[in-house]
Amino acid sequence: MILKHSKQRDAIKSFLMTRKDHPTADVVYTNVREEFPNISLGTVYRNLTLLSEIGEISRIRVGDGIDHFDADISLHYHFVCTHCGSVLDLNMESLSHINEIAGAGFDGKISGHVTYFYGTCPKCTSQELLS
Amino acid sequence: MILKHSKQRDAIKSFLMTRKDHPTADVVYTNVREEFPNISLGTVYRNLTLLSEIGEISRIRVGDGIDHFDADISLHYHFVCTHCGSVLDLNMESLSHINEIAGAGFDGKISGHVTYFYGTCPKCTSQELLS
DNA sequence: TTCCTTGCAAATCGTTTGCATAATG
DNA sequence: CATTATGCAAACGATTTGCAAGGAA
Repeated sequence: MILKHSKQRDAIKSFLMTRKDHPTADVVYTNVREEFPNISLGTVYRNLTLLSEIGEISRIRVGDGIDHFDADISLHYHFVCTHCGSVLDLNMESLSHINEIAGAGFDGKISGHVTYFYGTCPKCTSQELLS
Repeated sequence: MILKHSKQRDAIKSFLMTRKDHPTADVVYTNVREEFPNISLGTVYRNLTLLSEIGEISRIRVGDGIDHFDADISLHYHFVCTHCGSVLDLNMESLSHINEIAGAGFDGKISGHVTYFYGTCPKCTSQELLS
């Protein structure tokens, strides 16, 4: 499968790069439609899937049943606010040591882990103080 | 909301307790139907949701888009085989220290984390050696 | 001209829900 | 009797897919 250039795909990737809040496919669709009014949701999904398969973006699953996408493919962890649902980046060291912890008593091969944290985000925390 | 006893709910919980492989709702449905041929998928879902809300079972999400259920509610981690898709328990220490690592440079409140590991399970690992 | 990509709509799949009826306390 | 639980089927929401037409190499 040889990739051909597509303006829609470029627009999707470009939009994603302007955002650091991990938009869903639907949010991508709504925004890219400003530039390409005829783009279809199917095209958005196809390209988000393709881009994540070739490693240009990453697909994030944080347990809300909706996939989020991130143009930042550097290794980092995410935080999900249980109040407002927002997904934030965490600036923290790698946790690769937990792979060894998990592998210690395990006969198979551990090649990685998926981790995200949850709690109250800074914005919601400050609003709690007021009430 | 006061709970009333139900034979279907008992059967669902009992079935789940006999299994350590984290069945999906559909697997629960198929199996409980042997005892209750008229039980509906809706009832299975309603009870799995209810039981997990009252903390009698836990709902596991491991990124395959299908919910798995576990009657073992003790704190433990899961492993997902990227070859055969099976979900296994890991016998390992708690990773609660990673909450502090994550919270160090973060202004909100971290109340917990979700972690699962992936790789090749013991069964698939031994099959690899043969090929 | 080859064949990848698109737009559109229909289909899929896991899960939830409305409703009338049955079972529980 | 009051209320929760059930079975059934329809509805749902996110995502995928078939197909004919369009666009890139």
